[in-house]
Amino acid sequence: MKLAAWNVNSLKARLPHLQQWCAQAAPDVLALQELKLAQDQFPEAAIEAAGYHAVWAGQKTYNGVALLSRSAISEPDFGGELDAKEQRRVVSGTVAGIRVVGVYAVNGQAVGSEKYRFKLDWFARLHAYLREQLASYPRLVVMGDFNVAPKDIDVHDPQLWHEQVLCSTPERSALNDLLALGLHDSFRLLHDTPKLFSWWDYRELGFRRNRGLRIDLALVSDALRPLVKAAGIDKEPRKWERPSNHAPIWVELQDG
DNA sequence: ATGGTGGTGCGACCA
Repeated sequence: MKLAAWNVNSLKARLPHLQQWCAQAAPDVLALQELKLAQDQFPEAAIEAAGYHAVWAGQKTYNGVALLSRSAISEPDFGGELDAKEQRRVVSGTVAGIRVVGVYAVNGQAVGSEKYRFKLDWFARLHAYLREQLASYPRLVVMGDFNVAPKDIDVHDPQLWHEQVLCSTPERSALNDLLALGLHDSFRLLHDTPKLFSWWDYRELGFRRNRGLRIDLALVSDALRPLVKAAGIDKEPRKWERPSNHAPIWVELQDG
């Protein structure tokens, strides 16, 4: 089973890329972030035509998340407490015996800002939510845009980013608290290569200069860890015309 | 080259 996550930065703007990528990468499950469209604006027919069931939490202009799956999605959930302040950032569902949680973490703007404090608070609530989810569903994947680069190896220039937002110690601690629940960064189970990123700023020729961060992650629970057989980041769509600023990431699990 | 972006939605905010 191939599971993927992609921050599309507007589903309306990126629908052609989504269709193209699904056709060639053929993920069984795909979590989308930053839909940037209202609940009733979701392109349900196009997603269905591409061969996917979907559940989603839409929001006009900002945020918004979806979970797409080749097979049926049961027990959908939208994060409860995490939807405070009406920001739609979490979508969960069960697919073929695996619980999948798609997340779009708060960006945080700048260390010390009001949005940064909200980010840390949001991660604390995500921690509580994932603890509950794990108790009910030991076979769990949490994937999406975490807006945190776990370690310096995930940063193009650690000096430049030192204690900056997306890389600061409190943010990394919040991410480590999630991992301490019994979750594992699937990419790092298999790769220790530096300079492999999932996001590059549109500004300052970020992609061309490979000035990026690895902030999009697929975390697998203890129960699923032995089943991880491959994981990666697909940079191709970032090269297409009018791309998202994020690349899709994926993890492949053995059946069983 | 001392500048270089993009989405939403029409000015300003967000990333």
